[in-house]
Amino acid sequence: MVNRREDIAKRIIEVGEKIFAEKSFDKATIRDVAKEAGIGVGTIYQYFSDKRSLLFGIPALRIQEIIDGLMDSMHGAVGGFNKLRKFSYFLLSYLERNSNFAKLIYLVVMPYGGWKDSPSYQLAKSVSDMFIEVVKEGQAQGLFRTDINVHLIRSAYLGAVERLTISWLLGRRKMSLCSFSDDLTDLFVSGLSRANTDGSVAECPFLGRQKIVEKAISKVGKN
Amino acid sequence: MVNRREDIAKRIIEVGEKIFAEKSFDKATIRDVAKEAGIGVGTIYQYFSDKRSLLFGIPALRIQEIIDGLMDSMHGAVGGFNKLRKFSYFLLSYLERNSNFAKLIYLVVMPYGGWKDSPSYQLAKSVSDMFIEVVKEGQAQGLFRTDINVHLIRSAYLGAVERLTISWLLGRRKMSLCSFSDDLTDLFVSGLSRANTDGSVAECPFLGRQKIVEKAISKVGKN
Amino acid sequence: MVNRREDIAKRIIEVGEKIFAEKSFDKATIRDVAKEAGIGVGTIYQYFSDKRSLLFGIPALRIQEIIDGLMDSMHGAVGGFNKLRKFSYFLLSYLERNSNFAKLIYLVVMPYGGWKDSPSYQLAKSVSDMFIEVVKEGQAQGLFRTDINVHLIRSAYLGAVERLTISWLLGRRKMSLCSFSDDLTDLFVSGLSRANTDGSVAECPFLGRQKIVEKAISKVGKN
Amino acid sequence: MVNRREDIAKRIIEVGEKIFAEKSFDKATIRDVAKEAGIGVGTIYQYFSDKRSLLFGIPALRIQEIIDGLMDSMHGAVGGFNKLRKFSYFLLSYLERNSNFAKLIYLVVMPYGGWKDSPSYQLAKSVSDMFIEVVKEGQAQGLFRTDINVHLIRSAYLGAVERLTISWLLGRRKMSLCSFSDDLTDLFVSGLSRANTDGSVAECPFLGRQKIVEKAISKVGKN
DNA sequence: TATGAATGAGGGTTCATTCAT
DNA sequence: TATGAATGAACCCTCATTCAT
Repeated sequence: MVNRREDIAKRIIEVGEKIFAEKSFDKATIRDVAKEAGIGVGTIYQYFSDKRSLLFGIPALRIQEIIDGLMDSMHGAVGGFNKLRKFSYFLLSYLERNSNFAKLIYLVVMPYGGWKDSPSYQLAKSVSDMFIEVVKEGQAQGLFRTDINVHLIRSAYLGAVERLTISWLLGRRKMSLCSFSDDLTDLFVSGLSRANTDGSVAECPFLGRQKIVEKAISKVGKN
Repeated sequence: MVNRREDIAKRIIEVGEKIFAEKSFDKATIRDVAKEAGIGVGTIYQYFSDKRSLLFGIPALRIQEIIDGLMDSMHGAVGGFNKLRKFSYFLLSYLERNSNFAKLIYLVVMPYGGWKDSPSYQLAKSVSDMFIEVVKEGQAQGLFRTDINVHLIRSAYLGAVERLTISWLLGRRKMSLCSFSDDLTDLFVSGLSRANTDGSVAECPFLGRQKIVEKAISKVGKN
Repeated sequence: MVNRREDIAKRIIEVGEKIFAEKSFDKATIRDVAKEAGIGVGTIYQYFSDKRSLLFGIPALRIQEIIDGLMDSMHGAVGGFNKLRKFSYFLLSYLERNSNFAKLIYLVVMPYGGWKDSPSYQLAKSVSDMFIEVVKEGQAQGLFRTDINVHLIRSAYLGAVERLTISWLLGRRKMSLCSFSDDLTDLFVSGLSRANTDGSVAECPFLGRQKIVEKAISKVGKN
Repeated sequence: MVNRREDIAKRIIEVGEKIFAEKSFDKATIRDVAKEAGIGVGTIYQYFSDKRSLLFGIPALRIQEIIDGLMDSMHGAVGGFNKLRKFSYFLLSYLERNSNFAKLIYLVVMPYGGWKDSPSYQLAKSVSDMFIEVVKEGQAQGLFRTDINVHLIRSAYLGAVERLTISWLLGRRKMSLCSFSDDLTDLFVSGLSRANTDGSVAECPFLGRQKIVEKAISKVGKN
């Protein structure tokens, strides 16, 4: 059986992601989606009550994939540092691999009024909550400072990921998006201060990174 | 003569900011703007070639204000740290004081395709460039690390400001947006690591802040 | 077997009467009917070729009931007067008891173009013919005047019943519809009575009409 | 100036009457009206908020013409009889001369749900009230019987006019509609005449009715 | 025979834009 | 220069009807 109910729904979502990502919400039409999906316009309305519901219905599967991927990815990691690294890497690589989804979520869904009241927002909230768990774990370990509100940290980190991704999406994409992962993590973990980059922290998650090692060495030389 | 050409253009821009912020681009109509501005629809077309041009024409004055404000604000500040603090504070306080503009720029203009090709984008680029100057100044002073690409730092910082602002805009706004300024700056300057918050850096811009001082003290007690 | 072909057809008709009466033809959907009837939409098309045929197929059973009821009701009645009284009473009480049918026939079926070409129209014609028979019987008895065309009388009487019923349907229905039966009959019977056409009323507005004059003359001759 | 605001509104109404009369409400489209009127679809929406408002906006002018015409027509007439004759004649001749309006009002507007809440209904009510005034005048003169509720009389009379008109509209129109005027008036006048209610007709089917008996008695007392 | 998912033509309505005044 | 009535392209959505199961 080819056209099972599930298959059609999935196809509409796939195509919807593409069309909305390419044209944005208002410039895309239901006919565009139907035509690209090879189905009738009416069929879409059997699965989604209206255009808006289609838009908000699209991200759910993706975000669930992200949640699952983050869980998998962070599974073996020990400590806040390592988890944060894994978190960043998976997130950026997922957004890079699914750039239509990235465009959709950041440029279409999130700026669209009312997303907060849709089910897929709750899923996105889960991702956000996972980040907070990581931070809290780091704080419990005594590795992360506790004097800055975790919600601010979350907004800052997710905003950084978002803007980084959007810049990459709208740019020439010469570099891989996930290549920013380590620097981003590093930035958040260690901050801008030069003093913080001397490798003196035992638990530094970046000890293995050549760049850090080199700096440590050069620093030794300076003493 | 009261209704000089400039005055009308300014009024259209003011009202446009409000209407587009409230309704977003596609849900707002030219008629909405004209009615609120107390002028005829045709008049708007005497000043802007089409709806899109109106949208992209709105942010220029605001961004220029931001540029001027940032210059003023950072004028007396010495060093990357202090400049960054001033930068954050002015930016967040400006966005808070002009929340319609904040909504417009983050939720309407920036996600709208083609902004990169509009003049107001160039102005926004200036703000972005100013941030980079601050970072570079800090680096030149030897205060900021140089191993992370400044463009990544910029994206991360501006993304953090953006998401922080959007969360504040869409939330209950119980706290003042600019109250996040110090923590945000602190986060970027010092990072998450606990080790970085011991106040040992001489140039730390937050020495005056009670919170930091207390931590420094408590840390002493632990040794 | 419960769902014999007849039973399903009957159920569709019952439900169709209700749905069309409540929503009118265009606002009602085949799906509404199917859902209320507890069957599939396709099933309706096994019994009626299209929506229009369903509409026109609904009144037949009802009108047949009316025909039978009128026959029964007038069975023992002697003379045009009594038959007319029975006729009015049964008709109004039937419409009152079956108000969905009343709505359907007067507000949906009859105003709908093309009803004249449908089978149920022929049945309705029978009712109309029965009325004419009653009038003719009264005329043959010498009770009813013969100077007014029976078709006009029929239109007038049936139009009166119709408008009375519609007013009742759309009003608050504080009074029983069939409570108007006697007055309605009285109004028409008095109007029909041969005795009323002798021109004896001084103020009669039709003295100048040739027909009336002739009658007056002929009456004189009879005395 | 040719296309003054009034002229366009009038044209839309004229054309709307024609189109709706020919096709009924749901089969007619706004495009049909615009095309026939030689204007753009959007223009119609400058004058009427939606299709329904257009429908309900059409009858007003016509009904006002009827009101004015009835006033003029009955102006010189003396007594209930003569006024009723004038009333019938004008009404039927107007409907005949404006058969599109007749179709519209009887087959489209009146059966359409919600007309009661539209302004044009109030005008139609005025016509209905004018009829009641005529009957009451006849009653005050002692010419018309008072034992039948005037509202029933009104419904019966207007229903008769309606059905007569519809039959004529849907038939071959061999005869003039207003040629029925006198017979219709005669039918109702005879039915209304006080003289006909004295119970003198032996076969009167209402002898058993208390009301009639009482009247007979009271009449005896008057002699 | 009963079903209901799939279909797509079609219609009401909106709104950016124009242009005559 | 300011205006706003007129315009019509374009789109969301409905729903009668079909047909494979």
